[in-house]
Amino acid sequence: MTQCFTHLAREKIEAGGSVVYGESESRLKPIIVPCSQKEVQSSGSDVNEQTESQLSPMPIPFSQWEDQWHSSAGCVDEYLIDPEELDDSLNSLPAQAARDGPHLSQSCFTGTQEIIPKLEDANHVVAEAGMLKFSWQYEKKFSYSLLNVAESAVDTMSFERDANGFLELNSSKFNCHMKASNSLNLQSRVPQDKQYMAQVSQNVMLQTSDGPLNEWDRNYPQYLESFDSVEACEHGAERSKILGPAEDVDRDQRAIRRHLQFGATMVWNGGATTSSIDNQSNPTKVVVNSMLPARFRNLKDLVPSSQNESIGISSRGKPVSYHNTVTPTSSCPSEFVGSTRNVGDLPVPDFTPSSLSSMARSVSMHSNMFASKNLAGYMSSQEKHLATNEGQNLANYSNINSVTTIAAKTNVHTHMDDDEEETHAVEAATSASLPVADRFEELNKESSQRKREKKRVTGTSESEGCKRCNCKRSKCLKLYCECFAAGVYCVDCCACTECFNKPEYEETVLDARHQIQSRNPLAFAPKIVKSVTDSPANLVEEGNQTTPSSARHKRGCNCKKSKCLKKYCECFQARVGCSDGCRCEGCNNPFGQKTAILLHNAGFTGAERWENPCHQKLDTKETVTADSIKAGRMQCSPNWKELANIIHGTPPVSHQHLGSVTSSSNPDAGNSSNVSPIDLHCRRSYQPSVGYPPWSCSPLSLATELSEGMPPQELGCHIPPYGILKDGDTPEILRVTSTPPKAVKAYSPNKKRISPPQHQPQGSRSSYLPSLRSGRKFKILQSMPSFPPLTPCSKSKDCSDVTGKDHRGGSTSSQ
DNA sequence: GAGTTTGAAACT
DNA sequence: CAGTTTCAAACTC
Repeated sequence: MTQCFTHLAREKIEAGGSVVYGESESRLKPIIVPCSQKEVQSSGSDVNEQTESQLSPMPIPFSQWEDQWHSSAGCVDEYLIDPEELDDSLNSLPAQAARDGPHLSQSCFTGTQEIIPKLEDANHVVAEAGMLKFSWQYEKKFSYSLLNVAESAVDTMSFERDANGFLELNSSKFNCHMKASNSLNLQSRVPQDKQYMAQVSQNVMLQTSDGPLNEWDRNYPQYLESFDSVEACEHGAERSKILGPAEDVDRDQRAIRRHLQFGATMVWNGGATTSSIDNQSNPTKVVVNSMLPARFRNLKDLVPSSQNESIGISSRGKPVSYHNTVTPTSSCPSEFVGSTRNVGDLPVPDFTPSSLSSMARSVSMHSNMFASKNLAGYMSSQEKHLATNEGQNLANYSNINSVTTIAAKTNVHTHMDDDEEETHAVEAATSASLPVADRFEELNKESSQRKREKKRVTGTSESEGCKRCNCKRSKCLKLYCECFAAGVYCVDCCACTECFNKPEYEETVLDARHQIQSRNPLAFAPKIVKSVTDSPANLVEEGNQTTPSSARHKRGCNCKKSKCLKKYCECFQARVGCSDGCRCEGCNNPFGQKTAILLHNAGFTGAERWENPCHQKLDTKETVTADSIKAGRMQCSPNWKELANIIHGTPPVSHQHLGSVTSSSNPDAGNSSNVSPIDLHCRRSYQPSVGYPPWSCSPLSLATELSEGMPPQELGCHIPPYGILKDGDTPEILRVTSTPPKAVKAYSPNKKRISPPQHQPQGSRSSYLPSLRSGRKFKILQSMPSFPPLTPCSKSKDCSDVTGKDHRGGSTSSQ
C-alpha cells in the first residue's frame, strides 16, 4: 500500500503567542513556522502580517533542522483538505484567526488563573517516510519518544520549561537543543525507507487571562495545535471509502469538527513526493491514519474552532451550540489507540463500545476541562452518557466558569437524562465559591457515592458504557488500574478509592508514570497492536466489535488455567488471537490460537515449540505436525510470527550488524524465494544504523507493521495464504529499501527459534537465537536503551526510562 | 454481593 | 531474573 503521511490541511501555527494559520503559501515548506522565519516560510498572508507583532522574539533554530534534513522536494506539503469541503466558516478561519490572534494573545497569556487541561498521554503513530513535525507551546512537560523501526532506534526527547520559563528541548538524536519562549517547533524528516512509531505525551498548562473563561475556552482551540494530525494519503483512496458516505461524513464532521483540538501537533508530511503531489492535486484522496475515529478525522475536525462558528450540527442533525466549545484531545489512550480497524484499505478506529469508551476516557484525561460532551454527541448513548459525565464533571472540576458549564450542559442536554441531577449538583458545586481543590474533593466524594450507588443498582457501570476501575489499594497509580494503564484519569464512574489518578494530582500521576516507564518505556503503549494497513478482510467480527485479525497482544498472555477462553486472558479480552508472544498453556483462544508444535528435532526433543506456520515456507527443514494443522492451530499471523522471529533473532546477534552476517549462517540464505516479505521487510529494516543496535526495532511498530499479513482466523475472517503478502499488501518499507537483499539473510529466525524459555537450560539462551519468546523479546526491546540520550536529558527520569532496566518483563513467563 | 479464581503487575 | 507477593478484574455461587 502506497502510503504517505501528510499533515492537516491547515496548519495552525503558533508562534510567540499568536496563532498563524499556515495556508497554501507554505506548501513547499511544510514547516510549522517559528515566528522569526515566518516571513521566509510563507509568502505572507494577512494572518501572518497581523500576527507578526505577536510573534515570539525568540526564534527557533529551524535552520539547524533544515540543514540537516530539509529537503523540500522530499517533503512537499500537502493540504489534505479539499477547499470545497470546507464550509464558509472554515474557509474564513485564517482571516478570523487574524482577527482573533491579537485578542487571544492578550487574553491568554497574561492571566494568572491557571487551568490545567490535561493533554497527557500518548498518541501512538506509525508513520512512514515523511516529515514529522511538532509544534506546541505552553507545555509544562512534553515528552516525545520516537521509535525508529527501520533503524531500530529509540529516541526520547523531553521538553520542559526551564527556570526562566523557556521551553527547552534537548535531543541528541536530532542534534538539537532548542529554546523558545512560547512555542517550539520541531521537525524531523523521516527517510522514505524508514518507519517510525512516535509516541507523544505531553501536559499542557495554560494560563488564562482575567477575562471570561468562556472567552478563553472559545479561543483555546486556536492555541492548541491539532494533536491528532497525522495524516496519510494514498493514491486512489476515495474519501468516501475512508470516511463513509460523504453525506454522513459531512454531517458528522461538521458536528464534531471543532471539538477535536489538541494540545500539540504531530504532523507527518508525506515523504513520498509523488504521492504528495498527487494528493495535493487531489486532496480528497485522504487516508487518515491516526487514532481517531474516521468520522473525526476529516481535516475539518482539525481546523480550529472559531467564535464565529458557533453552530454545529449534532449527530442527530440538531443545531448545537458550540460557542463554549470543549476541546477533547485526540491523544488517545493506549487501549483506544490500539483499537483501530480498517475500512477499505485504511485503518480506522474501532468504534466498538469499548473503544468509544476508551476514547471518551481519553478525552477526559487529555482535556479535563474540555469535556467530551460534544464528542459524546457522536457516540452511542452509552458513550455519550459516559462522555457527558466525565466531561461535565471534569469541566467543573477544572474551574470552568458557570457560563461554560451551562453552555456545556446545553450541548449535552439531550443525553443528560438521569445524569441531570448530578449535573445540577456539579454545577451548584462549581458555582460555589469553594476553592477548586475543596470543590473537587467534595464533588469527588459525592461522585464516588453516586457512582457506587449506581453501580450497585445497575450491577456494573460497564452497562452504562462506563467501564472503569475499582482500585482499592493501588491508588490508581499503578498499571493495575485500568484507567491509569490506559493513560486516562479516573472519572466519575470509577469506583476506586484513594484515587490519585486525577487531574489534581497531576504531578503524582506523572511521577507514577515516569516510574513505571522507567521500568518499561512502553508500558503505556497499546497492548494490542495491529497493522495500520489492516484490510477489512482482516477484520474479525463478533457481535458489535471488530478486531483486526492481525491484531495481537503486544506482550502476549500467560494463561495457565483459563486456556485463553476467559477474560482473564488479555488476548481473549482484547479479542485477538494468541501468538508466539504468548506463554499460555492449552491455548484455546477462539480468536486465534497459539501454535504449539512439538519439535522433535535433535537437540530439542521434548521441547514444546511454538511454531509459526508460515515458517513452513521459510524453513522446510522444520517439521510441523499435520495434526497441528488439522487441528486448526496454525492460526497465527505469519507476520506476527515473523515478528516474533525477528525479535527472537535480534539480541543474540551480539550487536553485529545484521547486514554483515553472512548468509551462510542462515539456512534460508541463498533462497530468497523462501524469504517472506515480512522477513525482507524486517531484515531490510535492520539496516545498520550508526550507533543503534540493529535489533532495536520497536516491537510495537514491528508488530504493527508486520501484522499486515492476513493471519488465518477463526470466526469467519478471511484467510489468506500464509506468508504471502500480495503486492499491494507489501508495506512500502518493503519496497523502498536501500539495503541489499542479501543483508536480509543475516539471520533466520526459524532456525534457532526453538523452545520456550521455561524449557531452556538457563544460560543457554544466547547459544541459539530465539529461544526467547517474543513476549520476552518485547520486553527486551522495550528495555532497549534509547538513543544515547544525546540530550542532556534534563529529565533524569526520562533518561532512565529508556536506558531501561526493565529486564523483569518476562518474569511472569515463568509462572 | 461475597468469596474465589486468575493472571498481570509489582516486588524481592 | 526467577520466584513471590500484591492487586484488581473476572468469575462463581
